[in-house]
Amino acid sequence: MALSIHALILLLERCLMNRPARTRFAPSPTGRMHLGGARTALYDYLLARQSGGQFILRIEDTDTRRTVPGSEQELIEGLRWLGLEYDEGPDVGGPYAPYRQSERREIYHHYAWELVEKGAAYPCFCSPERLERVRKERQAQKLNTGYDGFCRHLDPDEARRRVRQGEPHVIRFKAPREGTTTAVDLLRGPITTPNFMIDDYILLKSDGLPTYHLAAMVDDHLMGITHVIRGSEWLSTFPLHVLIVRAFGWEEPLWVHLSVFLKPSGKGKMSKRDASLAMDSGYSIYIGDLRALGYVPEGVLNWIALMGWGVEGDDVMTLEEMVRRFDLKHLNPAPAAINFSKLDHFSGVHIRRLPTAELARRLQPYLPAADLPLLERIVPLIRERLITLDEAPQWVDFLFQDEVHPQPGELVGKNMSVEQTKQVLRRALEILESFPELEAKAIEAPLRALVEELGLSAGQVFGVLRVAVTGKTVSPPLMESMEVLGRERTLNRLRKALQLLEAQSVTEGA
RNA sequence: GCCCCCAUCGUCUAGUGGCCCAGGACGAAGCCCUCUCAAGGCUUAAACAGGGGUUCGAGUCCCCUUGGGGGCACCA
Repeated sequence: MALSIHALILLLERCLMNRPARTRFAPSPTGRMHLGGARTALYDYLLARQSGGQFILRIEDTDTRRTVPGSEQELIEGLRWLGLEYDEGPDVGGPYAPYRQSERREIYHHYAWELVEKGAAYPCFCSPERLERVRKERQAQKLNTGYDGFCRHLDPDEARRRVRQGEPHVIRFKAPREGTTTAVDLLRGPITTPNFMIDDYILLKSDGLPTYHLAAMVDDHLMGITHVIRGSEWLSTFPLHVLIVRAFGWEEPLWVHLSVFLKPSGKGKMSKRDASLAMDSGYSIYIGDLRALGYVPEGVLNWIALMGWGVEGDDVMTLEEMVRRFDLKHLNPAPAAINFSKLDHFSGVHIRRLPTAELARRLQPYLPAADLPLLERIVPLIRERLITLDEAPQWVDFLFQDEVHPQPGELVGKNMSVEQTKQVLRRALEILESFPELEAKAIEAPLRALVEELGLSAGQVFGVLRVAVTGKTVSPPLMESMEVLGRERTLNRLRKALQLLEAQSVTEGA
């Protein structure tokens, strides 16, 4: 082979890679927006932005039976939440509107017949029943289950007459029977298929709507799409699509087929069952759920970006950094297993990177009892402890409760007697009462002196106070927690804890 | 069954014939820091699926095997 794959790709690049890319995310509104779709959309977005081109949302709703109401809205909300702003789309319009395929019927009809005129397609009158019968027969004979070509050689004028008379029909692509077709995928290089393997696929259904094969090729051409990024499930019909584009005499876009996502075990693709299994462990493959679970979009984006895209160096990136660094050549054609613990990692990293005011703003829905200024005081206490935003309440709920209810057993520190514990509380009370307000920096030194004084460890003393003030053994840093809680409530809780222990000893004594 | 695609630590990956006794990240283990939990720092274990070629030299190129994935609709 004189031309290596790399040389070939380099050649393609020279033609297409340096000019502004027009990309499209073209989902069908048949279900929920998931990881796979989001990643495709992300790569589309990245390519468009880094080349100064456009990113388009196109709804492929040509299957009226499978269309699920509301899923287009979920798609749009998902893209917005992720920050993947599109330049053209059904709700924002654009120079190539409409962007919903169900509203472009006439266009497909026109192009289907253009292919018929050119002799590259033909009307087919076979009933679904006959098709089914033929398929079964061929299956029994272990032949390929493709269309048998019954209507392929009908007299064109005769066929046209039958169509005019209103006979139900579809339009099929007249795939060549001889020779081979070579289609070039950017990640895999040339893929050559013998043409007899390519079926006479249906382009226009009997309901007048196109199949994907026609609709996507027509729209990609009409809308000036330069790079088609789609799932690898299209690899098997890839030669067909190339053939269709060539039959029209159009310029081919650059093709990129992305691998599928596998279940976390790496064994098999995600199924509905696996999806609900993920839910049970607090994760999800659906964008809407991830948002509800409190993940930040930056984390989700970073996570999905790196499933199939390898970077050298720092792999923590914002959307802007990804735009700068994205490179189609570094995409991996191999299937990737979903790794939710990595999602946790990226979510935590991006939460920590958010400016205080921004984190406070995002936390607001989760802590409705707090206003923004309070939230900004809370953020430093919990920032590096959050994996998801919805974990915030469990860290700082003690700030919003009238009183806490420590377990007496937890109040008494490790290797400490009840008497020692009471002593800690009594002395801490004395010390803190002398402060007009509890400032973390100011109260730390005296409390540490108390540790010395009582001959206990810091862990023991602060542990007692922690449980008394927050009601639990795990909390944000003690001094800071007291500061935000405020002097009065802190002192009250210490007194309450003391009373609790005294009541206990009375009971025990009696 | 037929066709197509893919193959580096458990997982995501770097690697485009010598820079690799294979680098990073997540996870795991250990240590440090430390008022708990985190965060942070340091360290460790952990991979080129197998077999043939090509080449002075192969994780990198070719072939086979194996394994995984996708597809075989008037769905996308």
